[in-house]
Amino acid sequence: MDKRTHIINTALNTFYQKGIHSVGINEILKQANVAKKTLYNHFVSKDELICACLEVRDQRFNRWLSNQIADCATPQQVAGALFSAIARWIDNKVPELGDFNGCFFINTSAEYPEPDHPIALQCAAHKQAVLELLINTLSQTTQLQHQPTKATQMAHLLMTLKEGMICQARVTHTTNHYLQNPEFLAQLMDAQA
Amino acid sequence: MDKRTHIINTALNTFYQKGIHSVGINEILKQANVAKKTLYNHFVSKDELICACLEVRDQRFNRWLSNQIADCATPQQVAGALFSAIARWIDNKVPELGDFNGCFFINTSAEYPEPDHPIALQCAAHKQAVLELLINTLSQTTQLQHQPTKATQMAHLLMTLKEGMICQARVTHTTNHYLQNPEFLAQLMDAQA
DNA sequence: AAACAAGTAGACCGAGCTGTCTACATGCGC
DNA sequence: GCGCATGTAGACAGCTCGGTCTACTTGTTT
Repeated sequence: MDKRTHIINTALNTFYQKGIHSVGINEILKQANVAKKTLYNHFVSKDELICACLEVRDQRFNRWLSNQIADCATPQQVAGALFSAIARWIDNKVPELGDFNGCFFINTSAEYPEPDHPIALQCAAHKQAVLELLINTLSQTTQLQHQPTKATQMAHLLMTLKEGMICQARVTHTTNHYLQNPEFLAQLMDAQA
Repeated sequence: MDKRTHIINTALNTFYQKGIHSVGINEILKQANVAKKTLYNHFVSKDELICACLEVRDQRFNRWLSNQIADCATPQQVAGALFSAIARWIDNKVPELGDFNGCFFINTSAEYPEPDHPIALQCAAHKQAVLELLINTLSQTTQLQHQPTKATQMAHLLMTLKEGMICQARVTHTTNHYLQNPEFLAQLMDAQA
């Protein structure tokens, strides 16, 4: 396998589970069975490796989420698909996202408080991309295809709920089950539409 | 002033702004103008200092939030007071909580991924306390005082929205303004009641 | 005055970190 | 067969970290 990809996958996994600052380069080398020089042939620094991990995670997560909410005809269906997908992720039933440990981008951003740091910027960009995915998906439902303002408003609501759900699960190890109740969701969405 | 309190205040401020692992003991000593031995007379380790900071932050935050949503007669008012308070915090208009840098407990928890770590447990306990504050407050509104299930359900919704709002503000430096629109909130709450 | 608690200043230790460098092995194109 | 890119293994430098310890100062109690 491509060494570079192998290193990124190993690093992504370890960083996601243990955080960035807690994990040294040597630990990644050991887990990847790779020499230090090989790593530094592919990445000039730990920071660049982190950025590569964020990029891969971003692609992987967006592809997964995009599939989960595709082909939804109504906003209610989008919301239902979104929250049940997140719940499955929290419940460790989505192997491609790894053992749930919160949002990799929120976690990483918390370790890089300077807003202008490249890593922090990449985390913010991911969130923007997800929001746009939600807006686009909602805009393609029959109810909202000619109401871009409503679609944007609803996307923000879903986004905020999604972030909250993930953070709560990460910190308290609980899941907000109300967000998976179809009646609850119908009321929530009806109120907006 | 009490040295111990002074150290905690300085450490809390620095930890909140820059994260835990990024900040060394020496940096705190310098900012607090305190000798290393003094610090280690009051705290056996950095971890114990962190725990003390979490405790102070927990008290301070809960007292503040409790005041913000006290004396609300309806769930709508609770929601309105909650989100406008959070928005003010994000907007750096709440000096007692310091310059906004997300939720100290979520940030800190992200740096201690092991669920059984005392620090992680303390972060989780804080979230539980806030949830209970919301449940109690909602249970005292006229609409919900005899509907504990509804009150709990609504508290979970508000809690998830609050967490999401804070995380989004932390990562993307944007505020979900829809949550401050009274009509939006009324619809949201009506759907539940 | 003497004893003592509590503070300052900072050297120091052992450990861990990122990143460099040397020495050697392997496989592929020419 | 030879050159060269790419890999392994790991010592090493230079730094920072948490935490200990010594030496000295200050203020209070008895």
